[in-house]
Amino acid sequence: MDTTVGLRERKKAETRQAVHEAAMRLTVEHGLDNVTVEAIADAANISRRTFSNYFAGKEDALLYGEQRRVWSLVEAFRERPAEEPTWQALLNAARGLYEEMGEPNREWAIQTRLVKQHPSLLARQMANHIRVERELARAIAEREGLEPGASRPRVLAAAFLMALRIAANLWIDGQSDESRPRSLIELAEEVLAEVAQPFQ
Amino acid sequence: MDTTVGLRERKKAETRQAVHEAAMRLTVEHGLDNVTVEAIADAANISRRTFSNYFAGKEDALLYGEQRRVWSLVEAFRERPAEEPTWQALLNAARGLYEEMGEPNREWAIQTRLVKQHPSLLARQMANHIRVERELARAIAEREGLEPGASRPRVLAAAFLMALRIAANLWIDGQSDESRPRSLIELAEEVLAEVAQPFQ
DNA sequence: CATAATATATGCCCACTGAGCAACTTTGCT
DNA sequence: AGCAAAGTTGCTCAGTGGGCATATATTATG
Repeated sequence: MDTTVGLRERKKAETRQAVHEAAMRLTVEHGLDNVTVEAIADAANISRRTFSNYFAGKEDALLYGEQRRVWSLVEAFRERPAEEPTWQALLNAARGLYEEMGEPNREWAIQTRLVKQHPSLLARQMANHIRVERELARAIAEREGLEPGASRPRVLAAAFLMALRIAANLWIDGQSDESRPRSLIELAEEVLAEVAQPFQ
Repeated sequence: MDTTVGLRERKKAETRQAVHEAAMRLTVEHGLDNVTVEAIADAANISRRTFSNYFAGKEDALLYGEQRRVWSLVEAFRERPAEEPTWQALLNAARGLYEEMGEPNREWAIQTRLVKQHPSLLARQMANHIRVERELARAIAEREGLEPGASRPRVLAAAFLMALRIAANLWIDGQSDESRPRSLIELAEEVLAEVAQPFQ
């Protein structure tokens, strides 16, 4: 009764996670192009056919972590108190999530780097990004009581996610060649502030 | 001697265009999922194998028009006089291009609508988008004499393209259900102005 | 102009992929 | 326990991208 998630759900989540991890490991090891769906399925102890039931392709399996992260951001935003101005709520959602997760771990960094390099990953990631953007725009529209067709929610959503994306890129770029790389949150705050300022 | 482009180049361009048009026609007619690469190749009088020499997949063939449009925007920006402030130069590049091309034609509209609907198209388009964004950021960095790692060029480039993307979406949405749809340039100016303002 | 050098088109091939279908297994509910 | 629902798997097939070799077209050179 009380079990919010039954065994079924839990197992599915586990499998999904296992497939994701297998994909990560194999990709880091051999490069995405040299990893077949079959190999990932094997490593996760499921059949190739079942892989398809979980992910539409190896890219999706790889990006599963990233995707969860971004969606949780939308969720966090939805839970911000209604009194906060929208932009502040967005900022605070990001800050809250950062506090929870801390500076990016290995997997986070590896994923981001992989995505920057491999075109097919980049494509899938951006497609996800857009879906999240739409959802975030919807959330903003609801919070501000605007019609879903209005431009403001779309602009805010896009600008916010854009800033985070740029911060992540700056962070990755800084990781490799700088002597003292800056923290992700520091970069994010900077870019977010830059975005919120008028252009000229 | 004077031929800036030889016969070879010209033929290639023609073929590319023909393939693109075939892809558009067949997709509008049957839907992307019911069109094979082979069918497109046939319609364009080339072999399936040759198709691969021109495009990485049917999506790319379909988005060829869009891609040219966006790249020409970067080019237009590069040609703006150096005295203009960067953001102004971006605005003027967009305005110039709009004057050249006028209100979107059928193909433009159809493409945009297709992309909004079909996930795989959306993915490819966004991947292109990112490549353009990088290039635009580079152009901005050059113009302003900033290091390529700076955040400002990336923010400007992303914000600008983001605004155009949102405007295009608003335009498409408006086409279908509004009584008096607004012009693309009008929407673009509005969104660009909104982006350039401080958020709260 | 002839011929060499180079770029392009094509055919053949193969490994990989996504997905429909049907059997089979596991889980959830009563 | 027993039945319904959901999940897994193997089989199969059309579609795809790309390597390789060959034929053909274009361009450069003597």
